Amino acid sequence: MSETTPAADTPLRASGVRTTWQRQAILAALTGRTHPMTAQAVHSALTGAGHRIGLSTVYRALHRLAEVGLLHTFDVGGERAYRRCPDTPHQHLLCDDCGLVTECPPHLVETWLRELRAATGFTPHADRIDLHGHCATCTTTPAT
Amino acid sequence: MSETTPAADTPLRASGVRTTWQRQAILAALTGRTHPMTAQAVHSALTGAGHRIGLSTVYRALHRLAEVGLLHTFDVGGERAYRRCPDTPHQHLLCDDCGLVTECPPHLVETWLRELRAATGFTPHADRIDLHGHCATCTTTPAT
DNA sequence: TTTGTTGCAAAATTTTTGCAGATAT
DNA sequence: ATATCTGCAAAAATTTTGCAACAAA
Repeated sequence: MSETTPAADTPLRASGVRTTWQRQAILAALTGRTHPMTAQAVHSALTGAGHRIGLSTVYRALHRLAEVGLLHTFDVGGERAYRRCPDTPHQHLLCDDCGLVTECPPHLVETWLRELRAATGFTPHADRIDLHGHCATCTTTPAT
Repeated sequence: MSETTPAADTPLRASGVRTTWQRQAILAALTGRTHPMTAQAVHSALTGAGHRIGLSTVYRALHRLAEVGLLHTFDVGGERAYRRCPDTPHQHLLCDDCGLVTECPPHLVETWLRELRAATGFTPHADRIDLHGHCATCTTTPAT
């Protein structure tokens, strides 16, 4: 099984949490996905795929994985949703139409954040910046 | 009672919702406050102040007031919180330490948003931008 | 071994909903 | 007069927790 998901194991070990198939499965389900998923969504995705996993395990695992920085959390319609994000600092561009989350190239932001800090005294987490709007697709294609 | 909260009536009428003392009280409780409040917090604030109001009324009113643009919603530790924001477009600076929400002067952002749009195709809602970080106070004063 | 995790079911929270009566326009 | 809103209580939905068995280190 080390051939099929070679990458899902490494980040777990590197983060100092125990490697369980449940966490690997959760991470795998989230990896490569652009839209964040709620705990319930992850759970049904896994059980639907034939995995036997408890709902509370999903809740706890997501919580833990977010804690160690492997996942980022989002507010999607009042529910907490999770997404596997790049390990480098970045900004989130949230599409309010389709829920797509993309990243903003950091170099575009750095200068601005410096100005912002100088002007307001507010120290931004370069990593926790969420911009709501409409993604390129939804901007050109009038949404449903 | 019409003397004490003269301003809370106007925005309600202007927004096309019915003016009830409950909504006025909710709006008044939120007005001038920098930290967003959850439905439960608003409810206890009101009942604590001697008002008799149902919890579901608070939920429904907050929902409605946010719908018509009188309130903005935030995700505070997984719960939905509301805040009375300026009626002009602005950005939110969220302090992860103390929960303070301040606004970012729009002129600081406009140029950057234009660049961002050109570079990514993403059209930001100038009004729905949340920057997490630490406010000026918490930056200088090491938080608890 | 020893410590961290899982699963299940129960509990705690938060939020929504039905409906009769009250209220704003 | 009439469409909207409130209050109450019940229901729904989401998330957390206790604890014994289990698995990773």
